[in-house]
Amino acid sequence: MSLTLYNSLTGKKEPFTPLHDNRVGMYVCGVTVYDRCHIGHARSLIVFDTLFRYLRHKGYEVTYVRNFTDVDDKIIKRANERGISTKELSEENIACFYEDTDPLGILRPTHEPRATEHIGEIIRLVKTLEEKGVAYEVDGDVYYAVSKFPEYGKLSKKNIEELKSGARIAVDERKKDPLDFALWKASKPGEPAWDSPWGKGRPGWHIECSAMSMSLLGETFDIHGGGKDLIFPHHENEIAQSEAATGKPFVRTWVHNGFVNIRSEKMSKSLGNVLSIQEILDRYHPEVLRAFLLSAHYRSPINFDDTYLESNRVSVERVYKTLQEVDGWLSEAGEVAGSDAELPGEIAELSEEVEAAMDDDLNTPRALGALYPMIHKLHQLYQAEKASGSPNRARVHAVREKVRELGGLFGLFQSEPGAFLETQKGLDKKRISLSPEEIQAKIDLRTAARKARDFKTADAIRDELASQGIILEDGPEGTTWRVK
RNA sequence: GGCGGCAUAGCCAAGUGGUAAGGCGACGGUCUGCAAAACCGUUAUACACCGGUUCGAAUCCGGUUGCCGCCUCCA
Repeated sequence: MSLTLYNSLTGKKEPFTPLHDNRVGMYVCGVTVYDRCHIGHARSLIVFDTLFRYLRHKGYEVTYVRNFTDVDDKIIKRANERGISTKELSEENIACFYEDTDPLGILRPTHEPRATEHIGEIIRLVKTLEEKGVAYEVDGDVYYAVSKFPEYGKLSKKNIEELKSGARIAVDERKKDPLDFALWKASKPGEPAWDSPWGKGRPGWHIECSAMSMSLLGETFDIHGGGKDLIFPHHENEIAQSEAATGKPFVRTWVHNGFVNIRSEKMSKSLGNVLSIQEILDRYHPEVLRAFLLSAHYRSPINFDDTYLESNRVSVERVYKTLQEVDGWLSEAGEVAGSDAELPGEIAELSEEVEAAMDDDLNTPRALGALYPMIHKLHQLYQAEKASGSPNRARVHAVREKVRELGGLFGLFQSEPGAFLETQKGLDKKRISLSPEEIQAKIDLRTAARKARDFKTADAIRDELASQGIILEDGPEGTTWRVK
């Protein structure tokens, strides 16, 4: 079986074949570090993290590059507002980036270049474009002449003439054409600046990705990804810059992820509904967020709503409850030898379905639709073996390991079950007003009442706690509680 | 206005020519003093609407309606 990916450039799903035998070069547009990460960033990060994981699972040797844009208008503006340097601001936000995203289980890319560390390559690339006659300088600014690149619009399927007539941007008089875009900007006083053939200046918006991707991955590489919104103009411009400079195809497969909407509305600063990763992680274990974001196909829009997160929480929690039970039983017998026991037929089929789904343009909802039932089957198998006179632990162990392996494709089910459940429980407890001591006192009262067979009192206490979102569970070893 | 996408059960979401995956919820059962949890089972004669192609369509074609995205910084 082989991987098929939807290529935004051709508009079709295509079998994926690397340019150089089994080595894959992948570049994904990262974040501009002027603010904290929101759930939209999380989606893109998780989608491409999943692609990275899957490519490696398929046996490819992947060079994954994800940049940090650490110099641009927004950063300069924000730094000025706060009275700090752009360097300080970006360092601070890069630290925040890891703080927000490390818990999500995002694997570190092979390279994480920053624009300011590649100014030399950027200048060389702009220089090349100027020498080839597709760029021109005006007062220390350098612009790309879009009319010199006949294929402009091939990614976004836009028509240059229509773009010109529909241009909504205030036309900069210095540009020869409204569509031309800045490769290099002359610095104003107080702005970060580097020496260049055109005087002191800084890179334009799009050039850094062309320069860094080509210097780390070569003039033509396999996969370039990012959010759908980057198709135009960012990626269109990257193609124009790169291909005009090298005369070679820039990227073979363009992969774009869809947006996250918030309660059916577009997430935007103006609507004030930007949802940070932190806000979600305050309430849910990161794996719940991962499960939610992978529950829709990466190219479709996904709608955020508390009920969807809650639904995924229940699913993931159930998986871990099963795993905890199974792991506990397996460990009773000490070390179980190997995991090479043959998988039951149903499990093997589901396992193949997971892979087939992932091969089909990373269809994570379909893949998860096979993984969840597999855990269900694991539980059934465990119960059957446990009840049998001569339990076959190796068989259960093999299935359990399969769940771990396949979960790893999504960054799910990799935690120690007890740790997951404790973490989620800890977050839940922050949402209620009663202290654990107060709850325990009520439970003790109720236990006494139950012993006296005064069920009326016992039920009243249970109802009272339930009204505050606390659910009691009477088990063989006493009563425990959880937050609804 | 241009380009593109979407419309599947109470909700989320796969399926893209062969007769509707999976998850959440709900309901029934086992268990329980009763619950909860867990487990077992049930839960779309049907895929926005109207035509057409076909032996056969949720799936292809045409049209209608509704929603959304991009065209401007944005994951």
